[in-house]
Amino acid sequence: MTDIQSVKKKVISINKREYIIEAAIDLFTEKGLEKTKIADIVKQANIAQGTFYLYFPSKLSVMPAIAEVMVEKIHAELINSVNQEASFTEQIKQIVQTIFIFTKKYERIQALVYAGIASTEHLRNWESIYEPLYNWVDALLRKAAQQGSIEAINEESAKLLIGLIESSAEQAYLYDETDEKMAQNKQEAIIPFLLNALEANG
Amino acid sequence: MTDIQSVKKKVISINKREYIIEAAIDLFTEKGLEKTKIADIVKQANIAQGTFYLYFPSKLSVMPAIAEVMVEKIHAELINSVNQEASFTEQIKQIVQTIFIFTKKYERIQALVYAGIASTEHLRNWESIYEPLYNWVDALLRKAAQQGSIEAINEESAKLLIGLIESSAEQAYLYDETDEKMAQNKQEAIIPFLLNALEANG
Amino acid sequence: MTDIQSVKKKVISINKREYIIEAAIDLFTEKGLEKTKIADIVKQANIAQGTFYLYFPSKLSVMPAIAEVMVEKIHAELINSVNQEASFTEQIKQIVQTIFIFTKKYERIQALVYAGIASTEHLRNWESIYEPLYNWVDALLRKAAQQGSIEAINEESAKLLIGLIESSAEQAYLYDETDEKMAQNKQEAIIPFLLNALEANG
Amino acid sequence: MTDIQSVKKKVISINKREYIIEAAIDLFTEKGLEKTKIADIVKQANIAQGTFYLYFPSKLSVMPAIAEVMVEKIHAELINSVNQEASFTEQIKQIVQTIFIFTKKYERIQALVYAGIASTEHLRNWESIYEPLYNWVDALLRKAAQQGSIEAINEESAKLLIGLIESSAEQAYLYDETDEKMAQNKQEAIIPFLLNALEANG
DNA sequence: TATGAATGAGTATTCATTCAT
DNA sequence: CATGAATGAATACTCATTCAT
Repeated sequence: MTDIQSVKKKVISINKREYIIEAAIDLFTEKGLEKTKIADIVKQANIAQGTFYLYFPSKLSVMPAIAEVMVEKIHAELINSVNQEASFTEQIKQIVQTIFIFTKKYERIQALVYAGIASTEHLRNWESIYEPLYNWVDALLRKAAQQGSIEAINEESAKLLIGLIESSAEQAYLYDETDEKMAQNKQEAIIPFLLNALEANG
Repeated sequence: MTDIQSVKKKVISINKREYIIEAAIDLFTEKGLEKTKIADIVKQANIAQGTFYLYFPSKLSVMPAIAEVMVEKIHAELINSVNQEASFTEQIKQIVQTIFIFTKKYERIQALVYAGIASTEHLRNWESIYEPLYNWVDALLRKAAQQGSIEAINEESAKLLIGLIESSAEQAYLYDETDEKMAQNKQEAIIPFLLNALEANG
Repeated sequence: MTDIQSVKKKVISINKREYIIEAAIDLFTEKGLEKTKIADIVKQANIAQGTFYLYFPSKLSVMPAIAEVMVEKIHAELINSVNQEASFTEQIKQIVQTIFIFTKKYERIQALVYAGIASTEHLRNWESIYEPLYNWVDALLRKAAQQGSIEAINEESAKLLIGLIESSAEQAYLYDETDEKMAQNKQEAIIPFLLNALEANG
Repeated sequence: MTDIQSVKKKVISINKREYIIEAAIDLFTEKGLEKTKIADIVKQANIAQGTFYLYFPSKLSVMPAIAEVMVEKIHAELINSVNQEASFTEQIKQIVQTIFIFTKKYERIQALVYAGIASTEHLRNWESIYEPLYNWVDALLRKAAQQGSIEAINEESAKLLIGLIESSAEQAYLYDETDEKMAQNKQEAIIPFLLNALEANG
């Protein structure tokens, strides 16, 4: 086999893997974990039943890949939405808004990832998947601390911040009746709560 | 049928339902959702296979009932652990500790409830299940505000508080490698974060 | 127990039995034999699950009762529709029409009775159920033979006549696409076929 | 995949489907519809449990396929038993006898086909299944009419003829006590009835 | 008679996984 | 690498029947 063919094949394969992940995200979101069959996934991914097993050993083993993709997505959105030159308060607002929008868009996936985790012993490496996101927020906070915009920072701060916003967004979109005005209220309530928590200065 | 007989019957039925829920909590906790068979549940609940279906239409449909029970449990634990006479700071510590302990104890179930919820349309009334818990915290905060222990309170505060602590506890026990020292760190990190957020005084 | 009470009870019971039969006819017709559960029948009949077994030992054992009712119905319709004073040719027309209308009205029941028979060893006494109907037709034919309207009569003639008409009506309503004009054609085709078969004279 | 391979695969699949149908006919005949389990069918067909569902979605859905096969069988038997050179009267006798023998042989299946059909919406195309049989009889009648053996023919005649004989045979074997002498009587009664109906000439 | 909750044996059906092509 | 028909163990679920009230 020539190198070019080899490369082409590799490319094709990567696509298949991605198709599977995308299909799984769609279907898990739509029908839930339990009710999504491998048969559904391969159908949606437009591949053969057996091909699935060339990429993943089981249905749940797709979960870490999904988690990775989700974190990448939100990370990218944050990088894109948060203005590094803006004031810290402004940045927090942007983060909150971005996470709310994201949570709304991918509604159930978040909880589904929990589900996947709960159903398997597979992954405790969850935190390592979240790592880049935490690092990004951590850097943001450290910079703000250096500039005197906030006081108290430690290695948990970033995680608390993310956790707080996500949990509020989930309440807004997953469980409540979710009228948009209420979601807005929740967003607005978080900001001062967070700024206080971080002892932000004007 | 006499009234007494009628009452007795009703009682028996309620018991059966509760037996099922308790059995499901036990088994889901122990073996996970997937590996728990209806056969296991009815055996543990000491009822016939068919009887299960008189109370629940499927395995997943037990989830909302479990969620309710879980909230009742944590509510009870909080009432039991939080000293109404203690200082606000002390109370927050007690709340955090209680939630961490609870999350550790019911590790798996917690995430399974998410799973169950996420896998079904069963409940958007999740918030109504959480209601009593929120109300309890809300009352606590209002009292503290009246006494001048904290400043900023609104109707979201209780939810943010619970959400923050739960999300941190979940990170500690569901995703991380979970050595107990790290969990301790997380608990300690939350306290000042929270107290600041609420603008607690001294 | 007084006589009056006894009578009243008896009346009530007869009603229940009839409710069951009527419910079974409805449901068998609507959903088929296999898919109709005893639970469905008792629900439709507005009686308790256990009560069914006071009247019938099994689902299929309702079949003979249904058959009986159906034969009574068609018998009554024939008595009502056939003019004893009319010419024989006219009478045949009336019989054919009545059976077609009846088959249309009770569409699938006919075939369902077959089904019931096929699924059980219960009843070979089918013929005895049909007996009054056959006798009625037989008498009609004998009278016509006496009057010289037809020639050949034997003890099978009535059965052949009924069987022929029913089979044609079933073709019309059970299996074909069943436009009414075609059904009309079938009816018209039978008359001369039958009259010839019986060697009817003008 | 080469053409030959493709063909082979197709052949294998068709065989499996046919094995299922044959097994179902055998078992339904032997044990009845209710008592025949899918497990029995797959065992007899020598395939795996799951394979059944690749070809049929349920037990009842085999019925139309069985009906088709049954019509093919009776058609084949008629072609085989009726002497094209014999007199029309002789041919009618052969037809009657063949149908009686066939009905006796497949006693149960006959009614089961009704049952299957009646229990489902599967086929209104029953007539199209019967089509080849009707055509064959129709051709026979037309030839007889051309030769002057009978008078009245129209497009319903074949259906009436088949319906009449079948209904009589069913009476003989499905419902009556079925002693063979009585069955013989019924056969003999049909012949002149039919010949008259068709205005057969000596 | 009438009830209807409880039963649990019995079975249809599912679906992850394999493997010959 | 890719396929998808075939597999069959595993299980959810059904439903006729019972029986204490």
